[in-house]
Amino acid sequence: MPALPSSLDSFDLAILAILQRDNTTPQRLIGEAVNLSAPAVQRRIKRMEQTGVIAGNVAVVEPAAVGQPITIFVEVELESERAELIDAAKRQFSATPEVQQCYYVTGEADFILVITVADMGAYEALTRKLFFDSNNVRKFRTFVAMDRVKVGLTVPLPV
Amino acid sequence: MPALPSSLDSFDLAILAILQRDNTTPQRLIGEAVNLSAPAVQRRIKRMEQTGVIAGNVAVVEPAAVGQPITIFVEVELESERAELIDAAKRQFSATPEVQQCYYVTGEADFILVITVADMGAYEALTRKLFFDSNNVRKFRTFVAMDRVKVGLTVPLPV
DNA sequence: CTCTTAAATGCAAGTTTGTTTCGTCCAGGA
DNA sequence: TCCTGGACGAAACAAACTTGCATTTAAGAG
Repeated sequence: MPALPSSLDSFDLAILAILQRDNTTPQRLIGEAVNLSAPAVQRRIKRMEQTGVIAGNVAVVEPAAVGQPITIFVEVELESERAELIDAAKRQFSATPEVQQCYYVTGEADFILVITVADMGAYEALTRKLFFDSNNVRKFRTFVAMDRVKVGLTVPLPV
Repeated sequence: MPALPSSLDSFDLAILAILQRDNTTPQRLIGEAVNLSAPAVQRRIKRMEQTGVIAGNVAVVEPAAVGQPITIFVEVELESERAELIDAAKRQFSATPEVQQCYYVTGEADFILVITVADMGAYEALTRKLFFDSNNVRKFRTFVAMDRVKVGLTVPLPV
């Protein structure tokens, strides 16, 4: 449960900008970049982690390097949009490791999935499990990524 | 330029699994988890960073906490698919901070974008800049995320 | 205008973590 | 068998993180 309203000043934003690029940057260097001492930087980072501004610290793995070179987008349209069935779908997608990202959306689809697989065979098997075996998926549209032009979770920061 | 063929053994994969969840985990703890000494863990991490298996180390920022609560998907269809125009589009999308992710895809669209903005007004302005002012966008379809059900860059790792 | 208070800072000490060195242990090839 | 390359662990070393404390800053009350 994120604490949203928190007041982030320009120091916090400058720190976030650095950590979003490389969270292994030493606090000493961050301090030099934003004109604060290392302890001050550390206290601000800790506070942002505790309040949920920083949701996590992760290594980004190159999918192709671990044998999962295929990225696929899927628009999923459900038969019924009963809340209970929506939630069931959310739970199933969340629990599926190949589903890297899942969004519940407005518009001509109900869900958009980002899927990572080793090959099209694996995707075919996954569609069977996620879509055909479900009796609540009306249809789905597949887009295979030819180029991961820009990938990341970087959030644009105000001024 | 990622070096793909590299041979990752089960130690490497176990280390990656941990770092994908939390890259602040001390090497000592990682070592205990995978039955290796801290220096061994450190050498493997360094090697994977150098070979591109680990593409980066980043803090994940909660968009709502920094005033960017709206996530939007856009399917973009171009007028012309001349290579030169495709590349121009890739460059423009890459250079736009609000475009968090951009994929060049097969299927009924040419690009899929993941966009992060503060409000719909900002999105409207962005569409003007990216789509209407371009004379190579035939049409685009917008999906507004109501729920970021699952978000991340976690890659499923082989056994 | 001064005083008080709460919050944030910098410095310095202490602790943990990351890094290097070095000797040892396999495994493969001559 | 001998040699060589690669990876390992233990220990020493260096760097980074963390904490305690006195000081500064800013805002509000008197």
